[in-house]
Amino acid sequence: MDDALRAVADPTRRAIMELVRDGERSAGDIATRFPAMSRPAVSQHLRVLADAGLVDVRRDGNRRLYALRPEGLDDAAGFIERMWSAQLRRLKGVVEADREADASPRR
Amino acid sequence: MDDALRAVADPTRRAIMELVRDGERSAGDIATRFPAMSRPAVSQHLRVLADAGLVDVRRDGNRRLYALRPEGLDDAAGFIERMWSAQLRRLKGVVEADREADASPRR
DNA sequence: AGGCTGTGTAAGAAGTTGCTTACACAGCCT
DNA sequence: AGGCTGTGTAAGCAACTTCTTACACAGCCT
Repeated sequence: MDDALRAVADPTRRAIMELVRDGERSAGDIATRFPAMSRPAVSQHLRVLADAGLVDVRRDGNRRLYALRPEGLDDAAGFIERMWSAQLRRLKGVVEADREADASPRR
Repeated sequence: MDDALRAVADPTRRAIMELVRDGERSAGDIATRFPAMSRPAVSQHLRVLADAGLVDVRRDGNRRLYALRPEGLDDAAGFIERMWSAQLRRLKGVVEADREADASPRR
């Protein structure tokens, strides 16, 4: 989880993920979408994403094709869900207390 | 989103979030759970979390009580969901193509 | 008032990240 | 074979993080 969350913390990397979200893209193609940044910088981001398991890489002759690998986000999603779960439990408790309050004191 | 994701990228901060997940805790109480780290370090993490909107702070006399604020994770959750959505669309396409393949060529 | 308790802030050191330029090198094409 | 194309890696630098210690200061208690 740690690697994935650290990887996703960077806005450029998130942008790359959005780019390869709906299909493979070559490294060069991706790099051209970041005209403000050098190509090696993008390449390094791609490596971080691959190491974190957030993208898949495939060699195709000369090129390397990257594609999103959303399962890499599972642990992160689990964390977020865990954070919500307690809140929901509490909310549920409030609702039930409220229901009781509605039901009983009416005498 | 950026602040929240950056904040969550740190394992100590995630641990703090888990700590305050099911109820308020004072800064000092939280700090004692990290014996390997100085109290100011924890205080700084708490500030990052508060700035990112991931925890609520409330003063109670001397102390400050922190509680989880899971809505702070909404944008992050949205991002993860967005990453999955394309994959699911694709999967859906596959399933439908498969169903057609099952239905038609049978003559 | 004066001292303790609880907590944040300041300053600075050490490590990490994110970039850049320069280089390496595999694969395609003629 | 030789050159172009596509891409990763190395080295180094500036900026940012994450600690630590030292300090500040409000609120409680006697």
